[in-house]
This record gives sequence, C-alpha cells and structure tokens, in this order.
Amino acid sequence: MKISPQHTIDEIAAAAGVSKATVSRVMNGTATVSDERRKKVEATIKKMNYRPNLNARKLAGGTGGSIALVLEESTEEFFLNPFWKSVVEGFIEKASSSNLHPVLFFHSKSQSDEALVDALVRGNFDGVAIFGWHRDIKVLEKFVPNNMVVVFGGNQGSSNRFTYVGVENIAGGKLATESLIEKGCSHIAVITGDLSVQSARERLKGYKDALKAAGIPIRENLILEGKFTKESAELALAKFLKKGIKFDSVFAANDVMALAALRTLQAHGLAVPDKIKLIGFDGSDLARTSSPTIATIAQPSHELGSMVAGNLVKALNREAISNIQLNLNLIAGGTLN
Amino acid sequence: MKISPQHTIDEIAAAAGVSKATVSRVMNGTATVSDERRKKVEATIKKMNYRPNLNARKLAGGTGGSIALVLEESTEEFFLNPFWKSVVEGFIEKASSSNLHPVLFFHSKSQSDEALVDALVRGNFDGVAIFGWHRDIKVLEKFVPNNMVVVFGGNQGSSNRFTYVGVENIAGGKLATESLIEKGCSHIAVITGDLSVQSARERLKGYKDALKAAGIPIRENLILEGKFTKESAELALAKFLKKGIKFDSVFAANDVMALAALRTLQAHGLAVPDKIKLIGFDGSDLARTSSPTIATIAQPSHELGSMVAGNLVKALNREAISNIQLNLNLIAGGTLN
DNA sequence: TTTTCCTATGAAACCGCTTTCACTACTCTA
DNA sequence: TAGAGTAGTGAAAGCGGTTTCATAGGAAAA
Repeated sequence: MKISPQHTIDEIAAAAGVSKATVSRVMNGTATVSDERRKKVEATIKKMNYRPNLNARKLAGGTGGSIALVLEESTEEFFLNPFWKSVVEGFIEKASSSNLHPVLFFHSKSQSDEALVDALVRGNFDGVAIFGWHRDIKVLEKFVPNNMVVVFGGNQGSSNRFTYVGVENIAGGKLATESLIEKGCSHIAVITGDLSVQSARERLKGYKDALKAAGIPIRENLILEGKFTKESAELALAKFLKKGIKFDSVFAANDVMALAALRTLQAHGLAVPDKIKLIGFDGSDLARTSSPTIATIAQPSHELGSMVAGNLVKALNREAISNIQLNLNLIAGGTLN
Repeated sequence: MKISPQHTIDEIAAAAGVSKATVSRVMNGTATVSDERRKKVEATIKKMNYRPNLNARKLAGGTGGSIALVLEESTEEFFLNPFWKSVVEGFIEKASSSNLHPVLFFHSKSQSDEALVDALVRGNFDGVAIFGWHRDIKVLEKFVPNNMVVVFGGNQGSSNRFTYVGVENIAGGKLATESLIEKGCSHIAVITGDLSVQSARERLKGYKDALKAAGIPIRENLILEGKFTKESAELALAKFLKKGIKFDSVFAANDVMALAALRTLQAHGLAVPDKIKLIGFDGSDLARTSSPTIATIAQPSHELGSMVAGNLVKALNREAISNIQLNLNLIAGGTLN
C-alpha cells in the first residue's frame, strides 16, 4: 500500500501557484489575500490533505491549538465537588468554541512541580490554565517556557508574569459573616478551608473583618480548621461540639463542608436554622438540593472557568490580558431563616 | 520579580566555550565528546537550567520523549479486564525505563479516527502504541505524520507502514479446543469475542481448525457470538442453554467471558468440570482466582505491553523493527479436570 | 495627469535544534 | 618514518513553518 506523503507548505504553495507566505496567510488569516488565491489555496490544502507541521509552526511563533487545564488537587476531590465540575465545564465550553483543544491534567500532591512542568512542556501546549495552585509560584516562573501562557483560576497576586481570574474571597467571607450577624448571631463559628490555600485565608479574613466591623470580638476557639473536604469538616465540628463552647451559627468556607456541617449538627440534635444558623460558600448544587437548602455565597463558577479560558484565548491572540476579579453574591437558603 | 530567561543552545554553547553541535552531542549522546568538554557542557546546562526547545528539536529530527498509549475500547472495559491492566503495566514499565514519558489515551467508539489522530499530532508524541484497534487502518496511514512511529498491540498484518506485536491467536484457539478434545469432548460450544476484532476471528478459526483436524463436525449452533464482555457471554450462553442443544464443553474467547460462563453454568446446575468442561483465554488473574480455577490459554500480557514499548523505543532509536508473534501456552485449571 | 497611499504579494530572514561535512590532530600499522 | 585510520570538533545546511520587508499595481487625492 502506498504511504500517503506528508506535504509541506512549499508543496502546497507550488501546487497552488503562490508563495508559501500566502499559504501561511490563508491558513492563519493574518493578512488579506485576494479571494481568487484564497480559494485556490484552500482547495489545494483540502485536496492534498495538508496539515501543517505543528513543531515548525510553533517554532516559528505560531500556535499549536491545544491548551492544558491543570487541576491541582486529588482527582477524587474534584469529582466530589460540583463547584469544580461547573468550572471545568465553563472552561471547556469556551476553549472549544475558540477552537482550542483542552486537555485535562490532574496534578496530585505527590507529584513534583517539575514533573508537572515537564509534562506540560512535552505536551506542547500553547497555554495552561491552573486551578487550585497553592505551591510556590516561583517554580513555575523558573521552568515554564516563555512562549507558554499561564492563567490562574483563583487569586495569585504575587506574580507579574502570570495573570489570574479570581473572586472576591475577602468580600465573600465578609458577606457571609454579615448575613449571619444580621440574623442576630454573635457567636459565629467558622470552618475554614485548607489554610495553605490563599482563598481559604482570604475567606477567613473576610470573616474577621465582618466581626471587627460589627464590634464583635474574634474568638479563636470559634475558628475550626478544615481542609475543604467533607471529612475534615465533620472531624473539626465534632471535636468542637464536644467542647461545649457556645455558638449560634456556622460559616463554612465551602459548600461541601457546609453540607457536612448541616448533617453533623442535625445528628447532634441541633436544629438548623432554629438553633444554629448556617451559611456556606460556592453556590453549588449541593447547597440548592440539600434539605433544608443551604444559604451560600455564589461564586460564578461557570464564568470563572470560562473567563480563564477566555484570557488564554486572548493571550494566544496576542491581546493584552490582565487580572480579573469576579464578584460574589449571597444566595438565600433555608439554613439562614 | 525577574523572569528567568529561556536559554537557547547557542547561549549554552557560548557559555561553555564550545560549538552548539557539541552541546547537542552531549545532550543526545550521539557522538563521542571529550571528557573535559562533556563535563563543562553538562555543568553549564545544569547551572543555567537549560531545557532544549522541543519544537526545534523535533523539527530538526530529534525526539521529544513522550509516547502515547491508545486503548481502543471503552475505559470501563479496560478496567474490568485484568488482562489489559497487565499489558498496560508492562508497557509503562518498559517505556519509563527507556526514559519515555507514556501518556494514556482512551479512544472510545464514538470518537472519530480523525479526532484521535488530531489529538495525537497535537500532543507531539514521538510514537504511539495502539491496542485493540479494529477500525480501518488506512485512516491511520493517511493522517499519521511520517515522523510518528506507530506500533500495534495485536496482529495488524495488513499494513506495511506500521508493525505489530501480536500473539498466535489461531494456534491459541486451536490449543484450547484440542485440550477439550483430549478430555474426550466432542460437542464443544465456543463463545466468540467481538467478531469485528481480528483476534476474535482468529481464535474462532483456531477452534474450527482443531475440530477439522480431529474429524469432528463444526456445528454452527455451537458457535455463540459474544463481545468479550461479561454481559455478552451471559446473554449468549443463557440463550443457548434455553435451546437445550447438546454440548459437553465450552471454549470462551477470553477469561472475562469464561468466568461469566462458569457462573452461568453453575447457576443452571451444570457442574464444572464434571458435566461441562471449560477453558478460557488470556491467562489472567480472573482464571487463577476463581473457584474452580479456570483452564486458560496464557497470553504473555505483561510481555506484550513491554515488547510494544520496546519496539517503539527501538524505532525511536532508528533501529529497524519488525512484527513479532508471541507464543501462547496452556495453563491447567480446575475446569478441565 | 501626477503624487500619494493602500492592498496584495513574494523573497528572505528567522525560530532553535540536529546532523552532515570537512578538517585537525593524533594513534596505529607496516 | 610515511601512510592510513580514528576521535573530536566547528561551520553550515537544513527541518517547515511565520513574519518582516520591499515592491508592484491601482485607487484616491491633488
């Protein structure tokens, strides 16, 4: 059987009777080409089944058309949290509609940063979106090639090389806490996220800010350290309940933990919201479908994913991109009545 | 913060006081370089944190260091079948030890061939191993770039562009059938694999060959069409049992189906091996751990994966490679006593 | 009609590597 | 001691694209 030859741009140019520059321009739409030649070139490309060599293209400064979506977490955790699902969907939708091929990457905690970068470089991606990163950003700055665009999902203010699409976590934490205060709560327990993650720290700061503004003392024994997971919240809350410390409400730093808290409180005979009021964070399906529904701070998750992809697209088109902060807002729920 | 610059081979060469050719030779070990210079270059590379640009490297004819492992099946099916697990392990072991970074790819039936090739090309792989392919090979020949090595796991004799590492499926099918005949069986039912897959057809041919050689007539109503899955075997066998056709033994084209057959026969009160003898195919853990243990034809699964990777490695080193056929042998089991 | 400004286009430079080729400086063989 | 290898090396030629630059030819402005 004959092996179909791999054509080069020169062959296409020759066959179409134009220069390779023109072929390139037709393929990339980077300059105006007369209708007549454009059609001829397009027909030739199709007829000869030409596919440009991506290595050559990228070497010369072009793009390859695929981007990576890195989720810095254990795979499992992502699938247990509908928030991430929504983020990923938003991302993929936007990327695909911009003709970029998204490839998912799970970066487990056991993997080294170098290994990740290595995989990314080998994968020949034009750009990379990273969600949930909470390691040293310098490693990325050191190893990521200059021609690889990186956009963070989540605030990563410390780098002037990479941009991020973040959410107003501090304002969100404050908003959540304020809504409890408004309901007359004054002994508000908070279940934090993994404090090695910036967003967790920010939400906690919002909590403290709200208390301060309301003139309520910050009690360290009301601050329970969770890790964004169901188990961590259950554990922290169970331990806290044993101590018998007075509290009238709970702010959980994400919905997964809020749901865990709801169940734990109920199991301990603490009626929600009659005895204890509760608010979560994320605005995920979890909050909407529980019984009672959980009040929560809505993160525009779909939009978050989509805007990260959007920034990536822009950057690949050589448009300037900058950091973006998305607003959050309160979603009422049965746990706050 | 300062962005660490992306060095080029020229800069390294200059810093080390040698030509770029020498740097290249040190990196790739493609020619002898004096000890003194080699050390100097290596030190410089390390100090300056140099990483060669993979696009340039590949464009110039070098290798990128990553290979794809394509599994042409639904993901689920692979994980339900220990045979594949072993194949994949063998592959990854060999690839890793040869410094190739393997990336798994699942090619679901709904995906087009073009989409697969597109993903492979975009992924910048040096080579691709494909297991379980049973589509038109011409599509691959048409779209796969010349510089991408492809090795099939499983017989794919029709191509002179790609090589394969296969197993003696016909001989295996014959061996299985013969071992039943030896035990005095003459009415041997066979549960075939998905007959759109070559290996399934070959095993069936082996079955027929053995019958012919023994002078036993081939009865079409003893040929039950399965699809390599548990469900398909259960269904086919249940339907067959209802008909009340006389049979004294079963040859299942893989162990997953053999196990399903064993359970089904037992459920119908047909003692194995007392009333019905049974033999499978694969030599997987399934056969070893069932009760009674299932006689089976051992495929060297680990070796299969490993040899495919080995061929890939060889090809990338520009060594000639050729098709390989692995031998099969009988593993005794309780279902054949 | 003449000058100016676009538009469409090809030639050529360049991206960062690998590899061939030519050449030097030795080490061997006879 | 002369001729033949051989190991080590750098210059330069690609690999197949993209992009800059220069230019020809028309249209618009004068």
